[in-house]
Amino acid sequence: MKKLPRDFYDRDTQQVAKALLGKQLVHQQKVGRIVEVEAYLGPHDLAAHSARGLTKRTAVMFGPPGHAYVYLIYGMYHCMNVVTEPEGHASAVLIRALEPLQAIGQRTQGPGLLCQAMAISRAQNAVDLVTDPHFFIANAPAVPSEDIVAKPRIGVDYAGEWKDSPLRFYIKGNRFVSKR
DNA sequence: CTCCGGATTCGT
DNA sequence: CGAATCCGGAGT
Repeated sequence: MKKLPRDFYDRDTQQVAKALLGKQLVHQQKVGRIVEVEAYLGPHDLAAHSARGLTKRTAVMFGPPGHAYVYLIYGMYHCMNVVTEPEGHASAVLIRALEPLQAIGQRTQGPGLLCQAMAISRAQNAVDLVTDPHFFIANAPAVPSEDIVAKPRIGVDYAGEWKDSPLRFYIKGNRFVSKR
């Protein structure tokens, strides 16, 4: 099982988002195949947390690529992202759903549920996925572009002209994708 | 310090 | 459709 290198994350966020489909998210002994993601492009993207500028919470997004950005949402769930593009770009990819592969005993469709199933919380915020021994993303065959569907992101109606941008990507026909 | 609302999920 | 539940960010 080979970890994705820094270079993988250090490029255009939409490219990283699509390339992450099919890869394996690993935390401790748990493994899940990434089947759904969303791209958050940077401060100009009104759906992105970094659109509010550099704050204590969003500092990770402004940092180097390959780090995890984990935050608490609605007081009860966590969402996990991977930081992309060179330091200073403040972009990231949200992991939205996994296909359970190993040691996962709970549902993994939806960003909150997958963090619960993978035991990911704010304790993992800012962890470097390129160097951490227990929390990383492992390489796996790429999903062919004809099997990738692009749709508007979920739950970002507040994002004005950005709310309908097709920045959600998932594997066509995969039963673990969070919504239809 | 107070107030508001959220990259969700579940139950009614 | 509304509740649950709590922290970050903005405003006083």
